[in-house]
Parts: sequence; C-alpha cells; structure tokens
Amino acid sequence: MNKTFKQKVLAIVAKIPKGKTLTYKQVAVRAGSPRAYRAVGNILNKNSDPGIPCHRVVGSDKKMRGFNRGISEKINLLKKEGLKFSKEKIILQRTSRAAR
DNA sequence: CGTATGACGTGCA
DNA sequence: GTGCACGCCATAC
Repeated sequence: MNKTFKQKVLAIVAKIPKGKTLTYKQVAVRAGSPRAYRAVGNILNKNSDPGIPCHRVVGSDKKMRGFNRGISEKINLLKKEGLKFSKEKIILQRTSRAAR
C-alpha cells in the first residue's frame, strides 16, 4: 500500500503502549525516515485524531513540545498513565546508576 | 510544480 | 547551561 508517511506515523503513534513515550525522531525512524522527525510533528499537529495519543510523543529531551490542548494537560494525562514528570520533563527511570 | 510552513534535532558560541 | 542558527523531511496550498 502506498501509505503515506502520515499514515505510518499515525499508526505508530496509535500503537504506543500506555505509560510509554516515543520521541518524534523514534517515530520517524519507525516510519522509515529517521530524518523526517520534523514531518512527524507536522503531521500530528494537523491531525487531531482521537485515537492518536499524541501526548505520548515527546521531543528528544522527553519534553512536551506543543499540544493543541496545552502541554500541562498532556502531562496530567501521562501522569495518570503511570509516568512521572519534572515540570514538563518526563522523568526516566534509567537504570544507569549501576546499583539502583 | 514550486513555495511556504512546522508539535524537531543538532551544533556551536 | 542557555540561546541562536542551520538543516532536514513531509504535507498543504
């Protein structure tokens, strides 16, 4: 199928598991164009699909870039998902602390 | 077809 | 650490 990048991105974002977040770049990579992270955000912004958890898509810093409803609202939603936040930054529980 | 736009990412000062 | 500028890709008009 000639699925446009948009369709792929939407499908990928819709497949994001609860409590997880992907960066625009990751989505772009999964879509087949690691350099189209720009288009990814562009697509989501123009697409207001209810089945697209765009709030699970964040920037490279795991920060909310911009949302139609307001970043704070998305943060609240993600908090319910089980994630934690530091202002607009998502707190990653990285195991890189060796003993932790 | 060409131009303009955009919810980004990275590099450098 | 912060701020600025450039580059990239896809979509819409």
